Amino acid sequence: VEELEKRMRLTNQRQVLMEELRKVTTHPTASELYDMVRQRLPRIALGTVYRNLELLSECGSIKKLETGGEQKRFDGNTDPHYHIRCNTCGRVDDIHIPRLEDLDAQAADSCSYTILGHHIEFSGICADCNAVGSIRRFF
Amino acid sequence: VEELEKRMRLTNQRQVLMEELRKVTTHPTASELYDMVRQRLPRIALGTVYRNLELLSECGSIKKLETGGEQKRFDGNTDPHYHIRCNTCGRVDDIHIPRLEDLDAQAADSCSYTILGHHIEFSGICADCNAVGSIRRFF
DNA sequence: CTCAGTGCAAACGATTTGCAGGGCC
DNA sequence: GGCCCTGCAAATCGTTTGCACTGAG
Repeated sequence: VEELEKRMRLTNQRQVLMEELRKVTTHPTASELYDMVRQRLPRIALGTVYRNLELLSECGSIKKLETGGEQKRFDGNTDPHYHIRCNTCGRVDDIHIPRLEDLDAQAADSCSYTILGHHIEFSGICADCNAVGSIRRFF
Repeated sequence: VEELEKRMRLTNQRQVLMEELRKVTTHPTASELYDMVRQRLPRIALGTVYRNLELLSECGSIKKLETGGEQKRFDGNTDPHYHIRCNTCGRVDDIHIPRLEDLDAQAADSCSYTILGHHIEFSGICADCNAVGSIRRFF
């Protein structure tokens, strides 16, 4: 990790990528981010986006989310926090409940792993999809 | 779901698939399951495995895990419980700590979603990978 | 006879990678 | 000048799907 950061350059592509990711709290996928970044860097390649998201998350500047779902999502907020995913549209939002500090210790006692951390993912139906559901039921 | 079950047949492929999945607690991926099942049904197709894992999880006979990682994993144990994933080798084990019953209510209060449930995934290094690490360090 | 289920192979979507420039240190 | 980084395109990997065929009710 230290090796990595030492040799890594802060290129314009990386700068813009991080700026765009930190602008939002929507935990975009790689291709969503690609679309966002392309408005400022029209010639950037999708491969570059993938490469840099990987590198930036390896050196801790951003976070790759371990959420279920088909596509990986990224988070500019590296403070530990929990998420909720909409079962209908797949969007991911932050959940603002206090972090459960003692969970890791509990887990350590109950298995033979070295515990590194935990993540809680709630699932549900977001307000937008609920609204659409109501409309569907109404008609 | 009821519609589904009504018309679904318990074919030999499905039977064997569920039996093999319930034999283990390793939360195999589709292709791992394919290898397991093929020892008893050598002519089964990978597509059939995918199709049936999907159907069986839709009708609640098995569970599709919402874990991070590249491949989807399946669980023959449908009781709600938490998991831990090894950061090094990717294996997933059960974590035997009590379910946090009040989490969903907490989440409901703090966002506008309809909460359906939650899942906790720990991450760590499994005993096997720790051992390999020690050997590496030793030599 | 119908219709769900199958094996097979092709298609697909997300991600990764090889390569030939291009530019910073 | 070396080495990291990029754009581009092709390759890869997991998963899904179209199709023709089989088999149980």
